[in-house]
Amino acid sequence: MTEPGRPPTIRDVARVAEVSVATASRALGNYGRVSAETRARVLAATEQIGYRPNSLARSMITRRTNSIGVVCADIASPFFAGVVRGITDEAKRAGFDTLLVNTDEDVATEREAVALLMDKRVDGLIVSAADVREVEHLAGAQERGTPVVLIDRISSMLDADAVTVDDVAATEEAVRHLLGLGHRRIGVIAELRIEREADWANLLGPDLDRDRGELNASAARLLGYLRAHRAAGVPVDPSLVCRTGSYDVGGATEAARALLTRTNRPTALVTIDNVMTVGAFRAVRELDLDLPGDLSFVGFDNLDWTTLVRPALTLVEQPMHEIGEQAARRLVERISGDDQEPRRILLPTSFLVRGSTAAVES
Amino acid sequence: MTEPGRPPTIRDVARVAEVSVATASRALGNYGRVSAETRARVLAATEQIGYRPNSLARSMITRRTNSIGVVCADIASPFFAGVVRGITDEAKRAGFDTLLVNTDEDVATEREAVALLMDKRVDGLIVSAADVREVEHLAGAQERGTPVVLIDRISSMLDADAVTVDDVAATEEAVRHLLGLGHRRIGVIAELRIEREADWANLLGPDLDRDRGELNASAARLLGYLRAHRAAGVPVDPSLVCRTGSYDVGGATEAARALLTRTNRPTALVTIDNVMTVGAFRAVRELDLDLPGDLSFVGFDNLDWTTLVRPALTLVEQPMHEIGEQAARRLVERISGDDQEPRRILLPTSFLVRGSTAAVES
DNA sequence: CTGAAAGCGCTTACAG
DNA sequence: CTGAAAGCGCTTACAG
Repeated sequence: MTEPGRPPTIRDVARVAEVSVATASRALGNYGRVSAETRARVLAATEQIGYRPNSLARSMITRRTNSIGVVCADIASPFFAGVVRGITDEAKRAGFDTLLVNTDEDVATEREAVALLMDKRVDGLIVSAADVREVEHLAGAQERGTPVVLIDRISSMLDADAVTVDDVAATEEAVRHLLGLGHRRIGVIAELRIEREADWANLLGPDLDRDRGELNASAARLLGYLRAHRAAGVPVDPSLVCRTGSYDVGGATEAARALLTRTNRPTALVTIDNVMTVGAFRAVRELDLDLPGDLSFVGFDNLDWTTLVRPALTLVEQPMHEIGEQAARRLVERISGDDQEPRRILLPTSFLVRGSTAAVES
Repeated sequence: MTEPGRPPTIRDVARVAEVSVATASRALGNYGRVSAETRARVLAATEQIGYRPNSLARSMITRRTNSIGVVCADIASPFFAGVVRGITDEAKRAGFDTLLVNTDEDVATEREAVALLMDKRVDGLIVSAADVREVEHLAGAQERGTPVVLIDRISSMLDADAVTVDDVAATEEAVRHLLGLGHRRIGVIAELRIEREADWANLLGPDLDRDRGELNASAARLLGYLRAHRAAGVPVDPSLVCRTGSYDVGGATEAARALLTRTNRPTALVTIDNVMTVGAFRAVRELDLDLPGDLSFVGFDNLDWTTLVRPALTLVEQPMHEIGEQAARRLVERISGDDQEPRRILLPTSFLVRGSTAAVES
């Protein structure tokens, strides 16, 4: 149809339809009054020359790009992969596309990523904050008019919507299950990133009823562990609460190995996310422990493989896809002008009892 | 620093630095001649008012957005999640960011996605084509000057770079291993999407030496299976070559179940991607078959869980991250003006012998 | 080395 | 209902 090297512009449409550029624009954008007949001519011309609006030019004026930025720790992790799928599904439905960035939990990287996304003029941001205390760059984005929705973590230092699961309830239920089976020594493998030593000490302290707002997912899940013990009147042995040396499978394996080879080892083990689950399970394999005979085991995240091992793993399931959908939905509402109080959306987890947990042998 | 609701523009920089907008632009873009002193003033002004260029405006003129579009089947699948991570890593390194779209292997969705990405003026496209025969939209993108790099699949109908593993060699090696162990009845669970019946028949036909160009990954892997048999002088029983009813775990489970419960069942089973592996392995579990006693099993893709089951799975490993990196690297080269002949980059797979395969019992 | 001016491709008050 | 004109925030020949 059109030979000129460059794609047709709205001027070409106007010329072919024999109207002004302004009218062509209105006809295409269903904006202002345009007669039906004129609109038809413009549409025909558009069709004829294969015109597609240059979204860059449009965005310059409308100050809307119809794209959102997603800042996550690592798209290769099954959790974020699932969440991001939910985000893109919902975003697409609402007419947005998605810019993706990984941070590997590094705040400096995150800061840079946010700056870049702002430069690209994304209409909103969904982020799993690397550090729930270092969020000025996110506050900055909000001030510039770019809404932010947090996922997986909540920050008390940021006035933003957040979509997470009910982390406290999740592990509380898991541990209650184990306590109900008679377990009294329950180990837990958690990740390192509780930012300050003081918070760590504090977490194990007396104040179990505090709001979870200031806690990252990992700490909140630990809190559930503690509350379940208190509710059952069972004292917690702090030495059973393990922090991994690094946030990866290897770190979790080491921590679990140490825990499971000590004297007076726990009769049950709980993990707090899918990376820890893989790591801890690896230690179980290495030590050739029998589940649930030697040890009861509770995993996190309902991934395919957890039903392929024998016995199948009892675990906490997070609705990954839905976390993403809800986050995207909330963000789109914000972009559309919603300015109610920020909401914390706590999605429920499911506790799936399978074969890896059993009553303690007496 | 700046109070006006809107972010500062280059005009603000120019005013503060007491130069013209043109000079400010040149100083910031290291374009043309600017005196050191002037540049310093401009940089200082930029710093002072917190100026960040509006990339939209810049892109309008330069016709470069520094972003690439990634069109994959499903980011929630471990394979694509790994590949996309590789893409984003390499893209970021080169100064590009990444727009992500899922197609669920639907060509119509893919077409729309490509159109949208073109509207956003991405500088290039990386795509796992849903149908290697329906690629006019990709050819269209190329004609408009937007380079395309294929991943995971090669299309003989498109003159584009492609990054895949050596699919033929991958399964050829796996099957040779099994043949070497004395297996003579080797089942294979492949996916459905071989577009035409004729191709299917043809695949099992005599022409094993044809170029793999016209084949999707699935078919190419089947070809390796066939060639290994021929090389060993072992006839292929076509009834051992199974197509799943649908491309998902359930379909694979059904197919494997049927294969493993028939009379004269195979003594070994090979799968051709990670979805098929999960599905087939599920059938193995259901039937409570002993590996490798009752059956030798070869999986695909080296995911964490494959060493957590007992026995650990012998499998074909794909360098997922590297596939992504190479694709992004190639694309960036194209964007930078490289116009050599399209290259097909075949990355090697690794065959990892673990516990799920053993010599056939005689 | 620097500035005035045109222009990228649109949208949107403002008149008519 | 329609058009002429301004302008979004930049870059880039073109003069000087």
